[in-house]
Amino acid sequence: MKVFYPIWDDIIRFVEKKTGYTYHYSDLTWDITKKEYEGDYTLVVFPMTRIFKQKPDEIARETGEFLKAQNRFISDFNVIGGFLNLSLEADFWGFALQQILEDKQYGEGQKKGVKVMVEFSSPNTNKPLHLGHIRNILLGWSVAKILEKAGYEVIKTQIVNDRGIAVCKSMLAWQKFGEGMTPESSGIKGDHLVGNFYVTFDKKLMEEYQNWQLTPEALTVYLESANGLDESTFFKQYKNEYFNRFSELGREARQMLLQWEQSEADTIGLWKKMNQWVYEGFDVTYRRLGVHFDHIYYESETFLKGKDIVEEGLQQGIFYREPDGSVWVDLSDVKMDKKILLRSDGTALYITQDMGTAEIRYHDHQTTKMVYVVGDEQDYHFKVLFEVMKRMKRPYSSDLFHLSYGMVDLPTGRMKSREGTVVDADDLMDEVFSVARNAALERIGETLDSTIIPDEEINKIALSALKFFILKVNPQKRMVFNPEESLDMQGQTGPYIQNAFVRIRSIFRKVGDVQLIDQLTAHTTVTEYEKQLIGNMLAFPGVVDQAAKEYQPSHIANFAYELAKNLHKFYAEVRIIDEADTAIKNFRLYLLQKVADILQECMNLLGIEMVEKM
RNA sequence: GGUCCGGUAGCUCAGCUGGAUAGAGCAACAGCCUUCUAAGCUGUGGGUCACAGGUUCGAAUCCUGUCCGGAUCACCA
Repeated sequence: MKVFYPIWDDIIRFVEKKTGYTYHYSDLTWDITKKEYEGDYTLVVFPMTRIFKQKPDEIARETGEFLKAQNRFISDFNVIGGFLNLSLEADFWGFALQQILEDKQYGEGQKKGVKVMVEFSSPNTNKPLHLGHIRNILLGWSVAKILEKAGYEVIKTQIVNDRGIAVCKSMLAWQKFGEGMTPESSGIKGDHLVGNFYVTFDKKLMEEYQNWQLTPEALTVYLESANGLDESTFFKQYKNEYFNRFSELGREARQMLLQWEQSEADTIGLWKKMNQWVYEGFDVTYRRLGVHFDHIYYESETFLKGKDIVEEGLQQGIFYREPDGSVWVDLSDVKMDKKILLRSDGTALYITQDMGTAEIRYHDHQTTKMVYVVGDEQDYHFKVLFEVMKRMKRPYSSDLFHLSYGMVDLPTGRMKSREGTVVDADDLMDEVFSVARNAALERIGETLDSTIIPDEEINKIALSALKFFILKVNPQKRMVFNPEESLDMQGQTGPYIQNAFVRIRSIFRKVGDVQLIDQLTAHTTVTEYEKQLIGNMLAFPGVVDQAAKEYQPSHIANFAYELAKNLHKFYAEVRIIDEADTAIKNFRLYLLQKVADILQECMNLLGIEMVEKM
């Protein structure tokens, strides 16, 4: 808001002169004047009453008089209650626009000289990506972009959970029932194929379990430990226990995990083969979403590293060992519990691994700042992790942030894999595409073919609807995703913003390039619509800054919508190409040019591409 | 039960470092395309900001309590 500094400086000067207090910019409360009142910007003087020891309207009047006399941009003022409404000189808007145009890096933050690592997506290799991952991925990507814009150097990463019992289940099911099936032979995308075998495993396990329930062994177990529960309830709860104690499939899966940990060649071979299928599948999904990563970490490579830190913490007396050999940290002095960090058999846990991963990342990239995009069900986990790293006095421990986000619900409630209500990422993108294509058909008529709007462009429109719908919501909140209603292309949506951009581009296709004139301030009959747009653009750097500080893409999304809305209003009411007055026409063209730039930049920060036509 | 998060229009959401009469979109209804792309614009109706106290000149916003929804409190991840 560089252009306002002269005005603020004068206010600060006035405060000092009247009261002797030294004010700072941040002490001033000000806002855009509400439509109902006369003026452009409003200073709220209530906070100043304490040091002025005068009535609010007196302070406002005196400040107004001072500004009007001293500052060349203040043309007039009025006072209502404790609000000082300032009207700006007509040439202020040209001046402001000029400032914005001349700043080639407008909206960009000062280089911070700090590297930040943003972790997002972080899938398991036994299932394809779903709607929940999409929220995660979009948030992560966007936050990374925003942080870059704000002046950080960003490294985008994911940690892939490529090991463990779940992965072995898919492998085992493929081995037993797959009959050598591959993505090529079946025509099924690799991640889906592996996911199918995960489901197969569970199905076979259930069959086995149900048969077992009829055996005398099951009856004995039931009689011994049912505690008065009826049979069906008991066996529902007993499934896990059954898997660990009686199941043949369970035994085989654990056996496979053991072989994997012992690096048994055949098992490793199968594991590599199937994981490769999954990665190829993920790549397709990521590419379609328009995201990529700078460095991918695999749990199979990092899960043991945390043990060293545990050992170090033990030696320093920060952790303690129980008689059974397990290692704990006591966080009760900061209102958390005792937390186990290492199993009694010495094997690593989730948190052990996360400690190790953080350490490895720091050594790889010297990032002193890390952002973890992970669902809010893990809030406690990260509180503990961050506290532990702090006690270990890690150089990066003061700047760890868990970007926690709420679940994505369906209108029918939570997505449940057992009930088959999980919305698959690839299916969802197919669906948005067809909605966007139908909308385009309806709009343009039956003549639509790929020469008018290529599928690639339709896809950009489709993705913009999906991405904007998800990113406009505050991450902290759970959100409801209605597959039909959420794919709207009208109103507060991505395509609405693309459309604003398209309209500007269309104008420039007609007028060609504009030659820069340096008399923007000569245009003094600026309309309300133009003031709105310039006012929006003046706020842009602050919005980027806030979005970066709060890790909230929703601020960018809402800002972009406001700007697009004001553009549409402007477009409906004001002529551009056939404006006779060249100064006015040029002014409007410059304005539009910059609006288009900023709209595009905002969408870029959200991971959304613009289209030229729609 | 302890801790954390959420509760704003019929629906989906802004606004939350306290500021004027709480905003958008969708849905409903009524207008606007011989003029730069109508995926647009204009208008109408729609609210005890979950509830009750408190702090303040001023509270959707801050504090306390209650209710509702969710998460978490595993030698799971």
